[in-house]
Amino acid sequence: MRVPPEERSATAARILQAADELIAEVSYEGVSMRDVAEAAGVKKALVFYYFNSKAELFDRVIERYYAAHLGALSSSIEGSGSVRDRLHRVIDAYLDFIEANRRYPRLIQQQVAGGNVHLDLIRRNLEPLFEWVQATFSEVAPSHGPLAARHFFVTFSGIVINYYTYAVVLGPLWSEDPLCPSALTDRRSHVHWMADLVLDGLERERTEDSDRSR
Amino acid sequence: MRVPPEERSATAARILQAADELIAEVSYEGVSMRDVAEAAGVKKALVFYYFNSKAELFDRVIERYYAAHLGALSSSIEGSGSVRDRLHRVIDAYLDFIEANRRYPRLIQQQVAGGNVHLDLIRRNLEPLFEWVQATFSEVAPSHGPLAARHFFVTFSGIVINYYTYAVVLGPLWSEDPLCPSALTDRRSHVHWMADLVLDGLERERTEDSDRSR
DNA sequence: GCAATATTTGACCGATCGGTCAAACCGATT
DNA sequence: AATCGGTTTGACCGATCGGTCAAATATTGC
Repeated sequence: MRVPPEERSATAARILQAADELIAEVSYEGVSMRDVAEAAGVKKALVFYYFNSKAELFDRVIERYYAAHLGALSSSIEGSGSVRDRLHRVIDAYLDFIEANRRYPRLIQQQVAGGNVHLDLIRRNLEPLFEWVQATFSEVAPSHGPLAARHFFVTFSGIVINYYTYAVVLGPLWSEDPLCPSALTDRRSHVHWMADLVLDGLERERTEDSDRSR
Repeated sequence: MRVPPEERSATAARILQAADELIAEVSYEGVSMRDVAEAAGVKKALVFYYFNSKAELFDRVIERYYAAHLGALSSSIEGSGSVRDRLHRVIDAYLDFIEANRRYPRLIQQQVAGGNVHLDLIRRNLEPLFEWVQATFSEVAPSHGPLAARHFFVTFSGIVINYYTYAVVLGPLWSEDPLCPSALTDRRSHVHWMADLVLDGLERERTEDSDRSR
């Protein structure tokens, strides 16, 4: 396996980080290689020396995030326990990862909503989490209809990730900085509250169903 | 009040629609005026004849969406009734609007996650809905903490809008096209189920609180 | 010390970008 | 037929885009 440029050279790492910040701040098309070079305190040609093209640099940025994302979630995904325990654990892991990688929500939303150039890369990233939700919720949710597992995947993805992207826009309207520590713990509690609510609701659906079939 | 170009000329309307489709498909920076002209079957200079600059054309695209969005929601927002009725009504109006404007979710997610060039435009668009949620939930939710109204604004925004953006990415992984009519009615039921769940949950929180204080 | 190797730079390339403008074109009006 | 206002076009502009390359500069191994 070949070693990526940012692990060989500290300069390459600085370039990658500059690209990371700029892309998350604007967008892939909105950032030029000159911007990246300038932000990294380096001449443009050097960027091409380490990363051969703009697409390659960009790929390294999101591939690194995706790998980190999967790594952060894998341990919490593989664990055992009740559905409730497992769900809370994955939510915590997801929130931990986002708070340690503040630019991730913007990046992934750009990917999903923007030009579908790297569509299968995003899909490969979301697939394990999707499969996990599918498998986990199959124990407590019907296999099809409005309460099927895949709806809860989208629902919880939205609940978790949208807070961070909307925070930038809506922050000024709020009484408090949405990204300050106390607000973030509030948000975390909110998501967990929603999770318990859904699991309780699904349980109620099941008992009502069995009552009705009796 | 001045008449916008697309209401004076059918050609201008075609150009605007082409810009609409391309921007939603890719992104503002990712689309050139030549692309727009070609998609509209027109020479580039004509685009500048009707819309004086790329920024102006782009502004017309999103302004039109925002106006339509507010128009579609205003009647459901202004109505009266129980909190539950009002919430279900606004959700239905939001979903109706999205299904009539399929490119809207991608556009708004691009705006929120992308370069914050038009940040206050987005804010003006989201503000009325945010204020409405704030006012409506104040009757049933605590004024601060994890169950404050603003958390439910973000939560429901995410639940409603994320489905459509994720659908494009995750569709191939699903057993069914996420945007086919039956899947959309399932999703609508899912959102309404979540709404009832939240309102019931908040009611339970309130009675537990008053029990505890007794 | 020198030579080989890796890093960094400035100058340059063709293509494309957003934008301008004068001229051609068009259907009415007289 | 002449003309006139709105429409459409082709040619062109300077700036910037992603990308290349040879030369200059550090760094390493001997």
